[in-house]
Amino acid sequence: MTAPVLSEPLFALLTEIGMIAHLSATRFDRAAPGGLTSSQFGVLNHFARTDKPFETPARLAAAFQVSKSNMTYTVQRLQALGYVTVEPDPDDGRGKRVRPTAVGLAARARAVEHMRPHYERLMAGLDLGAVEATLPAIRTLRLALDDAADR
Amino acid sequence: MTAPVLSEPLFALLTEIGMIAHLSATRFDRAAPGGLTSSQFGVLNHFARTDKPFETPARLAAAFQVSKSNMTYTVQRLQALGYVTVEPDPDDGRGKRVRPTAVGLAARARAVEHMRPHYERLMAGLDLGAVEATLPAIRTLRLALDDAADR
DNA sequence: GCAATCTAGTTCGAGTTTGAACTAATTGGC
DNA sequence: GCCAATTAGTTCAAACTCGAACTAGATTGC
Repeated sequence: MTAPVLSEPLFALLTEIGMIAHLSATRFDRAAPGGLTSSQFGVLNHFARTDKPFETPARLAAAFQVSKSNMTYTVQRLQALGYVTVEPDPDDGRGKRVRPTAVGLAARARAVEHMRPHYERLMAGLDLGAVEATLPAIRTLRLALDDAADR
Repeated sequence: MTAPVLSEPLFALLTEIGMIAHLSATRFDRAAPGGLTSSQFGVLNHFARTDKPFETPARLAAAFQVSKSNMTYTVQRLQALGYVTVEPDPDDGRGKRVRPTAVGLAARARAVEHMRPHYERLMAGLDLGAVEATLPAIRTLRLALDDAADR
């Protein structure tokens, strides 16, 4: 019988994607040195990639598509670790400014180095060209989801 | 300045994938009717697709790449909802057999119908061919992760 | 046939994430 | 100017997930 199905390829893709995200997040969290979770790494990595001096929690939440309460939690943990500083935004009494510390960026760099062999082992069994080729379509899918129903 | 990075395309892909999984899971959980989470749906859907009469929790955990304790929890919730039955495995005193109920399969069908418009809206902005084209590479990536470090 | 090892499933504690409700500050319309 | 509506951030309880430790049953090697 194999009951009614949602658009097969899309559904299959989302299923695979769910597993990959789950696997890679748990692998990261397990392998990460000195307690840096994938969420925390994400924030530090954002600063390292963009070279922006600071971000507001709201912008970070939007960038990572997580809830504000989640970002409050993540920022608090990063702050407790000494990996970011948090100051009030001088231009907006409601806002805050999250700024990475040198220690935080160093922790991120360590995490990158720590992850490198895992990534390389992963890449070894993979066709880099094929991975790259999927990127545009995957990005399109993400963007479609982004505004499929605003949070 | 844009510190050392892990294999860029793979990392970028995993980042996108993380967001997509997150978005589609939260969208599902929010839109799902009568409390059926994405994990619970996954299990019921597995039965609907495969037509297997039963599965053991261990096989389900392996199929979805989640921990055994997670599957214990999910199965218990499904059981509480009356969507599956659980019996001891007559062939193996340690094992159990999880079996979907008619009510459970009906709930899955309702969830599918409930999701359909969302999927269709999503598909509207997407190139189906491009989505399909990514599937093999994504599957390869998932398989590579599967045995990158056994759980 | 028995001891060592392995496998299935549960329980537990801790961590992460969400949405809802809230406070405080800003912005827009008139 | 001022009131309504929006936005930034926090707090809270509830849900989900993990890994570690455990029990109980099965398998393997000798």
